[in-house]
Amino acid sequence: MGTLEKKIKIRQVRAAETRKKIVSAAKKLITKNGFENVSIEDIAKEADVSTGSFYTYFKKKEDIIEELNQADFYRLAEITNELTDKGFDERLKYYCREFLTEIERVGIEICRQWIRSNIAPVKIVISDNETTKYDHDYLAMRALIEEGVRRGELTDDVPADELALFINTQLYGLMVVWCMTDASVIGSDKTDEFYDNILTPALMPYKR
Amino acid sequence: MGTLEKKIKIRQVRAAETRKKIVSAAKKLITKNGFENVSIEDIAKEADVSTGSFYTYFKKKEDIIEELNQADFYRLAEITNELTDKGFDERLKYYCREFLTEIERVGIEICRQWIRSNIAPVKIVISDNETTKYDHDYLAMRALIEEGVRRGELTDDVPADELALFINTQLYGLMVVWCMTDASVIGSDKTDEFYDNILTPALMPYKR
DNA sequence: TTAATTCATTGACTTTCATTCAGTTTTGTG
DNA sequence: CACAAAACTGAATGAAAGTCAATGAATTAA
Repeated sequence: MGTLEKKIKIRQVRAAETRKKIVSAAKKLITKNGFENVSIEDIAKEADVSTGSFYTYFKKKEDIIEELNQADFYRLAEITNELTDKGFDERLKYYCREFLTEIERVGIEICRQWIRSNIAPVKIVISDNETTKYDHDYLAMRALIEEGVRRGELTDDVPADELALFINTQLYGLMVVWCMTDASVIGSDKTDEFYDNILTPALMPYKR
Repeated sequence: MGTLEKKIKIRQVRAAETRKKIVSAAKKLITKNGFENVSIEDIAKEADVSTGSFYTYFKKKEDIIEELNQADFYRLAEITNELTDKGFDERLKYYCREFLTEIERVGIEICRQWIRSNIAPVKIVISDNETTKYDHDYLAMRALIEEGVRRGELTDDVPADELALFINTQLYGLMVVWCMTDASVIGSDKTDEFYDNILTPALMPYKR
């Protein structure tokens, strides 16, 4: 019945609202001041809730970071593999571009904290599988390369292992250098430069 | 006079010994348990000094990290540029190999903490110049490439900017992926694989 | 409707830990 | 020796993460 459904929702809706208030307060403060310089109390005050309330929704302070970039950060690989009508080059370029666009969108402070949290092997859950983001990205990239071989776009002797490692470490490297320097190494222009000047020549020997 | 010199030294030597005791205690504990899981008190106890003594030698807890990999971490570029009798390929290979060997020698836990500390732009002093490690590495790599052009080993149209960025981000990326996964991506074998399968083809178009 | 139950919320409390500092000991100098 | 300077000590401080018993609003069962 309508009344029943509505009643059930009151608690859920309020809880969802509280959670959202906490997330946006955290995002606002962390983006502005950096993770280390924001206390739970700051977040709670900004969100107009108590510190204890924070812990209803997050087990540890760090956990808020997972929330803040959860969005598409882990869906990248899947999206790329869905581009079945496109060729290898296009899918690869799309992957690189999306990776870099995504971290830019997330913002440098949250990105920094993400690295800090993940620099020690941390298990995450992606579609019910326990894995690390890196392993996930690595396997996705391997799949992309192997698909290229299967379709006859790349030679059989392509070193898929090293190539997947190379492309992913390159992207992670750009992310880290960005965080370390604040320099503009991840814009759209930069992606294209990287793709055209470096990646294309590196792949040349393995093109059919 | 001998006595004077000796007396002056007692203090200096003792201070140096205390400092050393602190550094090795810190290294031992951090390598074993990770930076976050080691308190100043732990380090002080292990070194057999007081907590206050730690602060005679280090301003902040983090500062111990700088000490722990200070050794050759920042001298790499200079060393490479001194190999003037070698060709571009050899110097580049040497650079990559040394970079990865160095971080392996330093150890994964200290490496992790180094990234955590440096992920936000931090100024360090290298031969009286205030800079960041990354900028330093970047400029060194550019110099190496430009030297290659000057000697006629590389074509004039080599995109030195992107190439320097690419090689360094690759190395930083490997460091980060190593820390994230604990996987063996930085051994000597891996360096050679990376150099032969990826770097060599990528450079091909710019070879004379 | 009323009583029982669930659960988000609160904020004071506990704990841990980096950092400081007033006082003590050791070393150097005239 | 007497005084100064540096090294050292460990208890005290303060900040911040995380806990928990109590509260009361929402929900369910009777």
